[in-house]
This record gives sequence, structure tokens and C-alpha cells, in this order.
Amino acid sequence: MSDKLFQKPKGTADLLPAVQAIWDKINRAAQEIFGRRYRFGRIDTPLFENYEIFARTSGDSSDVVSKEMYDFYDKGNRHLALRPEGTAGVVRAYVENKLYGPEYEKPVNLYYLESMFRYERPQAGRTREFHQLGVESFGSDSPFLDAQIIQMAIDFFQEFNLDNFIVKINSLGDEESRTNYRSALVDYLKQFEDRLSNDSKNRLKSNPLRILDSKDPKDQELLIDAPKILDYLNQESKDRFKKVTKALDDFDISYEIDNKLVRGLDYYNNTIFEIETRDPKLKSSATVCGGGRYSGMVEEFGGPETPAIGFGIGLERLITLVGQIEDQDHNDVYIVQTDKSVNEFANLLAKRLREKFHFGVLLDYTDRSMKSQLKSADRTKSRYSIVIGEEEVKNKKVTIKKMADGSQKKILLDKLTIGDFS
RNA sequence: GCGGUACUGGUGAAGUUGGUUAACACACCGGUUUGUGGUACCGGCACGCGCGGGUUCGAGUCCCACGUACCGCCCCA
Repeated sequence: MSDKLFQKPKGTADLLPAVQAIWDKINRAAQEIFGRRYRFGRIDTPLFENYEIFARTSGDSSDVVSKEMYDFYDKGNRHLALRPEGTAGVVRAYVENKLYGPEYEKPVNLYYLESMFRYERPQAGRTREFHQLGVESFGSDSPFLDAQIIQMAIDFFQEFNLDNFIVKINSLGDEESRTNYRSALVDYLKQFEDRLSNDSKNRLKSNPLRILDSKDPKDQELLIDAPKILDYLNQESKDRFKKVTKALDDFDISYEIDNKLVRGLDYYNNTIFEIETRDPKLKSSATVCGGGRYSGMVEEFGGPETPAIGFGIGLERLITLVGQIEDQDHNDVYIVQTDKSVNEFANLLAKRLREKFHFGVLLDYTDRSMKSQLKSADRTKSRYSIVIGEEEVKNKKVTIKKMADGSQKKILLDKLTIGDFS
């Protein structure tokens, strides 16, 4: 085996300087759209939480909990887990910090940008550590908010000029509707139990709704005549869903009602949605955003009954769609030294230029040839170089060279102003 | 967790049916008469072919195990 001690853990990535420009842009876009336009406040929660926080909310039968969790015991024998998704931690923080209190404006709107961890086989658009940008809104059950939240995600994608996607939406209904539907679905599928795939057989007991998005072609065939969830919504849930889709229509959002959409986590009810890209770069990982309504979770953590809705955007997936953006960063001044006798002078000059003009300043510390130093000035996209030699040191002058056209001028050090560099 | 493909220098890679000195290009460093860049020319740059074993007189080239990456399944962001 190779020297695995010196390799990064499987499914992780180093984000080198060359790749940071896009992350900066994501941060700025989140701040601008979620923070400024929608007035969501940023929240950061711990990288790890008590195991139960995720296990209970996501559901024991979910893949995330049953096989993808990075859990461990600390020295105090506490069972902890690296967060596999963002919602549970935010809800925990909402309750623990009593953000439901009267001093906070309702709904309480939060967004986060954090890394998540899932023990999975890496492939395109899927790594073990990945980043999610998500929002959560607590305290409103309005269907108009559902539409607003979906619009938020779209706004974000548009900031990156992405529009080759489809919004898929479905409603799981309220508790009552969901219970009714579940038993109707189980009754229907029971008669074909021996023809179902193994996964689906297990889910028949643990989580029958998940059978709906089975990829097994035989399962799919059996599902054609299965009861449809939208037929089982009670009047209230039905009306609610209609209001959501009406609002989406009013927003000119094109969407697709997908009555087989269920999502992998257990905590959803009423509106659920996904945004899928059609870009072939992410074939089996086309979901770039997923979310929906969840009620009951705040109570589960000991808070008051609170309706909530949120979504998460997979940032690595977003980035593979956007591609890398060019780093436009320029350096201001590169100090070129004719030989090592002027090192001291040059070194001091660098300090003064940063101090006085707040310039970006670079200089060579390896006594390379002038030619090499000028090459470096080029490569670092320096706007100016300052040549320092014996003559300059003796006369307390600097030779300023404008890189773009090669023009030079000599100026007394004491007379140097910022205007000499514009 | 299951299946497939790949793995040669800083990078892209060539390496024929296993047989001396690992091609070529880019990048980098240096030089082309001594204080000036992005061009041109010249020179330098893998004691090693993911890691560990094995087969063989001999392996980058064959076999096995492991690691990682990529693709597919499952599932998701």
C-alpha cells in the first residue's frame, strides 16, 4: 500500500489558493442574496453534534444514518457524529438559544455555509467532505413562504448564470394525509411483496414512501398503478399545495410536479422540492438543491410547536457546473534588486510601501538574476516594478518601471507619492 | 457496501510480442559579455515508473494484495 499517512483521507479535497476565487464568490453571493435581499442571518453551528441529533431527526432507516454517518466516541465516552446535513444542527441551535423568544422577529431566518460529512463512495459530484449552503426559516406556515424559499434558491443559481435546471416539487401532506397514504401504499404493495427488490421489501416495513423513488425497473413497474400521494391529501393539505403551485406560477417558476419525489430524510412534510440540473457533467448527482417543509422538529428538541422550511445547496456540485473562475488579483509593486548588496535597502522599502500606501509588494529573497526577477514581476501580474541598485541606494532614489509599457522614471525616495503609481 | 477503468517527472504524456542509457512537449532554473520582463536560440531538469510482494536470467511492461482517483449501482447535496 502507498504511504497513506501522507495522503488526504479518501473523498476529501484541499482547496488551494488557485481555487479560492469561486469560493469567495459563493460567499459574497450568499451574503448578498440570502443576507441582504432576503434578510436571513448567518449561523454557524458545530462541526459535530451528539449522534442522536442526527439519528433521530433524519430517521434510523435513512441511508444517511444507517450507513453514511461519521460517528465516534470521544474521551468522555460521548457518542458524537460529524454533521451529515445542516438542518438538525440549526434546529438544535434555534431551540438551545431560544430564538423562538418574543424578542426575535418572526419568522426567524437563518442561512449557513458549512462542510458536511458522509461516508460514501466518492464519484462525480460526491465526496465525503462537501459543502452545503442552506437556509432555514422558523415560525411561518404560509404557503407563500414556500414559494419565496424556492425563489431564493433560484436567485442564487441565477447569480452564477445557471438556468439549465428543473424544479421538482411534491407534497407529502400533513401528518394525517401522510399516515393515510402510507397505509394505502402498503396495502397496495403487500400483494406484490415477493416481486419487490430486496431494498424495497425492507422499506415496506421501515419506510414505505421511500419505495417510490426506487430505481429498480421492476419496482417502477409495480408502482405505475400504485396510489398517488396527491390523491390522499386531505382538503387542507390539498389547498395548501395548490397555493404553493399558484405562487410559483405567479413567480414564473417552471416546475414539475413529481408525485414520486420523497427525499431521503424522514423529517419532511407538506412541500418538498429538489432542483436538478440537466447538465451532463453531473449525471447521477444531478440534484443541486433539495429541501422542504418540516414540522415537529423544533418540538422534538424541546422547543415550542414551530413550522419550518429550508433547503440545502451542494456547493461542490454547483462549482462543477460553474467551472473555475479566473483570479483577477493583481500585485502592485515588485521590487527588483540588481545584486545582494541592496537587499537591506529593498527589504526596508517593501515594508515602507506596504505601510504608507498599503501596496501589495513582492520581492525576491533568493538573489536571482534581474531577468528572473522581472519575469516574476510579470507572472505575479505586478503593475509596477521598482529597480534598486547601487546607484539608487547611493542617491536615495528609486527607479519605477510601469510593466504595461516599460516606461521608467526616477524619483527621490522622500518625494514618492501614491500618484507615481497610477 | 457492490461492479468497472486507471495510476510513469512540477504538468500533459510516449514507452512496441517483458531485454542496455525512460521519447516528445509545456513549465521551471540558468545562459546568450557584465543593471531590465513577457519573443528567439542554447543548456540543465525522473538513481525511477502509486505501494508491497511474486513470476523471470531480466518487468514501467505479466500475476496477486493494498491505496487513491475516475465511472456506474445504491443514495443523496
